[in-house]
Amino acid sequence: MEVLGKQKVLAMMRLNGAGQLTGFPFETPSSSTTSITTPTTIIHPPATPITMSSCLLPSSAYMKPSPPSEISSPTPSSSSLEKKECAVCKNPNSSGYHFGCIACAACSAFFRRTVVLSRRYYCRRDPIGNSLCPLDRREC
Amino acid sequence: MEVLGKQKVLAMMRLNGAGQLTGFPFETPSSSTTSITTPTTIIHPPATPITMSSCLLPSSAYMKPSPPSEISSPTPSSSSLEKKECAVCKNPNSSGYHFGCIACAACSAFFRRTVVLSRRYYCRRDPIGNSLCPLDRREC
DNA sequence: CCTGGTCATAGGTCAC
DNA sequence: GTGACCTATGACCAG
Repeated sequence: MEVLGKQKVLAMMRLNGAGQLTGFPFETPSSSTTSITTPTTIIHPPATPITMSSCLLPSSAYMKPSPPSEISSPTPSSSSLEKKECAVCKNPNSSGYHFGCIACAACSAFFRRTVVLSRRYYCRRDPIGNSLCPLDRREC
Repeated sequence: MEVLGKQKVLAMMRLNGAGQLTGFPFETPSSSTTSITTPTTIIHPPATPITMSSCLLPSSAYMKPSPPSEISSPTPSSSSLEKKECAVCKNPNSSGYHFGCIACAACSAFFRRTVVLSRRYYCRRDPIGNSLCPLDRREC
């Protein structure tokens, strides 16, 4: 399931050609709503606000509303379903808000392993990691 | 170790005369726990639960209990040992549940190579694979 | 309720 | 071809 993981990486973060994690979901605190939703004190990683919401959708869907206000979408029936769908893998059975957006347990665990633990990914055909194989949607 | 492989093939699957894999442990998705628990939308692999338990024993031994119920065998002391025994090769050192039953690492790898990768076996004296040498327990 | 740690298993890889 | 090793994954559990 390496391809899926690759797609998840691409879906959840941005990679430059060298496999370095750049422009990470270390969201700039521009958007008013969610940006820093992890109130817990994270020590080990650099104490930067970590969310996985900014890289997923441009819209404010899946964003946790600060007040539990009603959804402004014209279809409230589907909106309740949307709030249960994982923003990453579209799994209809999400397990709640994780790292700033609605996500399933699997995507949450992936995000935790990847971002919080600062994992690096590289192509196995390029073990040195010198960007011979850029990590994008193409098969290398 | 071709004979052992042959026996393993016979132990783990059913072959018709042509060497086609028939009646395979594509277990009905009865067990709730493991079978394919990836709720993410996986497209590539055929979403069929693959187990190697149904072809081994008629009894429900070695079957993963949906609840962790106690074994109904009258000898509970040996049952704990039985739960550690590979259901395929009777290796007492199994490595847990693999594809739906207790199996060792070797049988698990064999099952993976054979079933998941859809490997075909044929007698080397009949390289065309036109069922001149049926794959059964006899030596051909 | 969410975060982070832990664990069991699937699948890839490699030496023999 | 085989079996051991390794890693990614997802579920489970404690705080």
